Amino acid sequence: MDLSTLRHSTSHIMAQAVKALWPDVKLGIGPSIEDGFYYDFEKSEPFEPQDLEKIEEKMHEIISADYKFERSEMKKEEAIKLFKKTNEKYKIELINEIPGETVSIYKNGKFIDLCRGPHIDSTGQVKSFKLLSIAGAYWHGIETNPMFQRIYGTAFETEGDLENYLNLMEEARKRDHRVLGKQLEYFSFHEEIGAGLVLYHPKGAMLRYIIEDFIRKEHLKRGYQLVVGPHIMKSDIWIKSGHFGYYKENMYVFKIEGQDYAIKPMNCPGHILVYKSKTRSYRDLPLKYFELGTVYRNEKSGVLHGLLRVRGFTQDDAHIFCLREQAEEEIIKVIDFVMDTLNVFGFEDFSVELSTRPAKSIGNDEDWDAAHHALSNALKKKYLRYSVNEGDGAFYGPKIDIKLKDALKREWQCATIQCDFALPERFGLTYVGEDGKEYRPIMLHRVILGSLERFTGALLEHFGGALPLWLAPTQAVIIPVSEKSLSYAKKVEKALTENGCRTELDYRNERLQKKIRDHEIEKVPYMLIVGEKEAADGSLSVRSKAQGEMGRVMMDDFIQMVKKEIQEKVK
RNA sequence: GCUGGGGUAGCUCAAUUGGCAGAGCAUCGCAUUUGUAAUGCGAAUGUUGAAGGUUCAAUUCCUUUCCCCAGCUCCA
Repeated sequence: MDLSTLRHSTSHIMAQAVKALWPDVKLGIGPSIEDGFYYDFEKSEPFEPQDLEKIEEKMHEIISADYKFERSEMKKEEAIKLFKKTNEKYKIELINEIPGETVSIYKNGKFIDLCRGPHIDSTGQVKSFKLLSIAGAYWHGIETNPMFQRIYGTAFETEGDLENYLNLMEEARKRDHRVLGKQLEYFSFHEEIGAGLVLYHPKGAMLRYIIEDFIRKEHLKRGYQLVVGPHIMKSDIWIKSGHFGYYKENMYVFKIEGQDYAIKPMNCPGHILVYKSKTRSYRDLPLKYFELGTVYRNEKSGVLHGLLRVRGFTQDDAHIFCLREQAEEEIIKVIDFVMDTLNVFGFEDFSVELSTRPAKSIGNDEDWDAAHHALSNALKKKYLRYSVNEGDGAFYGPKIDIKLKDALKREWQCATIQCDFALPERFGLTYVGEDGKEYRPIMLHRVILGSLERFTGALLEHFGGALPLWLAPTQAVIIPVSEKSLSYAKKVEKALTENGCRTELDYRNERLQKKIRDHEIEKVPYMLIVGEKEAADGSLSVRSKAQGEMGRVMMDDFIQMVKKEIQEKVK
């Protein structure tokens, strides 16, 4: 049996149950989705969580009655009459949107629904389902439309499959970066600081430092130059860049001595002014400016989500100023940079999207076309499969988004490459060509990791908190067997720290088993147990997160082993 | 921002129809000196997110506000 058909049919059964319990409810749509289904209802009184049980009970009755799903086709006018009788105004709206003369109707028991199908034969074929949650959803997904109440559920062929799915969801919740972040003391959020503003704790700050250090060096290797700009800039520059016209709702603005300022939501203007600070030759291009730029954006409160969507974040941002002819090649280099980086961090699965010109945008059509072609050609040359996201580009240019998938197949947009003809025009950027005449360069805006916040969140989820050695804030915990071995443990700590290994000493007066358990939960890569035996010959008993007990190893050998393991990862 | 659900000790959660706010973990103290996933005993811990209101009495009811969660809309 096809799961999506089963789920879609289950959504009809749910709608049938809802109509039986609350006859005044108006039906929206009820499709199957990945992992389940939903149905949208317009109802004056909101559903309460307990209502889900009532609906489930009614659904069981419908399933027991084993109603047939009967399909019929009819002329649109006929269908409209039918739904007028039942007062389903949204169904009539839908019929009018469907092309062609006829529509199909499905009937199970007394319940009638506009539906393309297909469906299962009868309601009795549904063996296991569960209603999961209630949420609001705009009709047709448009913010200004009335809000419906959506009930989410899922269905499987067997109880066992359903149980597996629910267990998987439970596992996913455990590796939620927000849970791990708190449990492993990486970061926190505070009411008194404000929504969407991150406080990094020592472990989170160390992880961030490691990522920053890595990505900065990678940029230098690839010919980028470091620049640094301020966090606030006068509004004038944002008016000039167009941000005030297209992005103002997302910006924090304020006054200093009567002058208008804004906290930067993007880093481009600073980089543009560095470019503009002197006359540029075609020989200088491409020029690549890189900045770990901290930006603040006034994201709507409802969209904030742990580290994955925040109001203050740091981008690994760079702007490449180049000739038009260089654009494609530079885009390819950036794509390679992204792929190499994702590979180092252990992400193997990603998807690529190309976003085109949005309704609100600056620049002329030819330039947008040229930018689009540069991006799509680069993708084709890299043999990357991509989908097109119409109208989803930045206001100054089209873009490639690379969304990476975590271990649970959830997608996070991190890297993006934007091709921009408009800002160089607005700021009057030029370079002197071979013939001594002035020309307009183009600009590529790009991030590799996206933001350190989002990337860190994705990393934590991807590894379920068990970071690989080179990223782990604490690489090894030294555990003395008893206080008798504390002085040797301190010697080990000193030696490892001096050799660049990030260590912690667990000096608590607890039993060995307890300490091992605690650090197992902390997911530390190595535990080094030291007792009288180890102290006698300068060794360590190594317990690895990945391999379990590794036996006695001489201290120097362990140091070499760790260095080698890190080198192999980060070449 | 919108719809709905929440906020109780550092963390995870209890607390009948409004009637003295509790437990486990963590913390601290004492004992124990431990060899690969939880040693025992004891102690301390709260403006119940905040402000206002109703009431003899509010964690519980009402209003406002902040923050969190799910989804929608929007994004790195």
